[in-house]
Amino acid sequence: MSVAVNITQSSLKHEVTDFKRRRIREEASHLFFELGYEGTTLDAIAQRLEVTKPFIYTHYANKAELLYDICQTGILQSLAAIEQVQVGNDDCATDRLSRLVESVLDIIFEFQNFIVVYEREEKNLDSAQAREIREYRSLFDHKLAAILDQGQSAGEFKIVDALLTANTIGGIMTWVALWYRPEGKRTRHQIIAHTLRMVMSVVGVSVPWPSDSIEAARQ
Amino acid sequence: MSVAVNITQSSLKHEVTDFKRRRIREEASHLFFELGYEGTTLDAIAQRLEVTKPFIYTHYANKAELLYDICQTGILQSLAAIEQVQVGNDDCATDRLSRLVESVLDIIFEFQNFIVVYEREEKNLDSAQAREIREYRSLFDHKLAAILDQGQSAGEFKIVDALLTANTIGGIMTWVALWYRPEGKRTRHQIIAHTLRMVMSVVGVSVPWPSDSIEAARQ
DNA sequence: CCTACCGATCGGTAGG
DNA sequence: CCTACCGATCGGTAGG
Repeated sequence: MSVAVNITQSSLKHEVTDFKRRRIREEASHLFFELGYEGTTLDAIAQRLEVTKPFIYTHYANKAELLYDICQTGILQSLAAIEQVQVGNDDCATDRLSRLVESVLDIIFEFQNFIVVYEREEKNLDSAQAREIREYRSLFDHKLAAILDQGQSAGEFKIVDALLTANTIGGIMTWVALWYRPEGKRTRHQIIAHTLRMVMSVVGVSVPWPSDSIEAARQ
Repeated sequence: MSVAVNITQSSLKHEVTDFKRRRIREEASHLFFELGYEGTTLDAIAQRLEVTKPFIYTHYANKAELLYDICQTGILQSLAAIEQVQVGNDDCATDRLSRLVESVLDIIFEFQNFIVVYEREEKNLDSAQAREIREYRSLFDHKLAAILDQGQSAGEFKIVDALLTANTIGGIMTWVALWYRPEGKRTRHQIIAHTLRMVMSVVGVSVPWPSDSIEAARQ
């Protein structure tokens, strides 16, 4: 579907390059997650890909740029999610917020390695790149605060400080990335339902018990 | 007041040794916080203390033990705080919880470096020490969940899952350590008041606006 | 408690 | 002549 419909020039070559970068980033994120950024050698990343180290240097200028690519992932996905949530003009802030929480938790489960590596290794980014990512995070908080303000104006939410509350909601969701283990006692569904309840409670919305009803109401 | 009243043998020598360890730990936590564990050399720590590297080795067996000492600090302080909160037998769960939040936030502001270093560098601990600290954290969550259960039974709180809610409360508080900067726009007082409000809301207690009244009610 | 020094390993790059 | 890649090795520095 894509070789014929190539918008960019040299499409196949570009796709292959993108694919290679994605694979490098993927394996690097696993090793950075397990061993840390400084504890992971480029040779180790190369070994897992069954290539040589100079191959990595043809796709990334250096180790720090690889880290930057990894650290961007979570916040870029989350910004896309919050923009997706805004499109429905006819629904209420409560629905938007609950859709956002579910989307972000999906991102957290899928890109957990990337998010945790960012939280741990931000100090290894060069300062300009670290600042850029921090600005994206601030942008996310402000967009979320705007949703909270909408809900406040509509009488759906009870909020004292929208920006600090947005920050806390981000923290509640990010916290899941920091402790979740697939082999743990809680299922993803349970964690999503619990997180939804926690987020709703900090904006003053009481979720009926059990929380499944909010999902039923949404769909 | 302490040389005469020495419970342990060779008190002064022991106190001096403790002081030296505390100073090493203090400077190390700053460097680990700024540069990361692997990015910090023992020579750099020694230089800030105006001693030589082998001096550090007379107080810590190796770099990992120094990290272990740092990583223990936050959770040991928090466990002490939660036990302190339990002593008043005559007060309600709401009071206990709000006292706990204020105590833990004091700890977070005082020992921010230690807590952040733990969150980032846990993977550099040897597995037995990492497990020990994780068990302390689990103990904290269970003690907090017990307070939540008390409040639930007394009709003060509305909670679905006490242990997951305790986990979230820990996350809300720890999140402060991960983003707070002294030069930031928010004062510590504002952050404490906001966090108190967030924590109370997840247990189903609505804090009147403004939140100062809960502090007035307590004292 | 210091001076002096080791065994090992890192990120990044040369020539072909 | 290029892009993509490999075998080998560099200078510099880490923990101990």
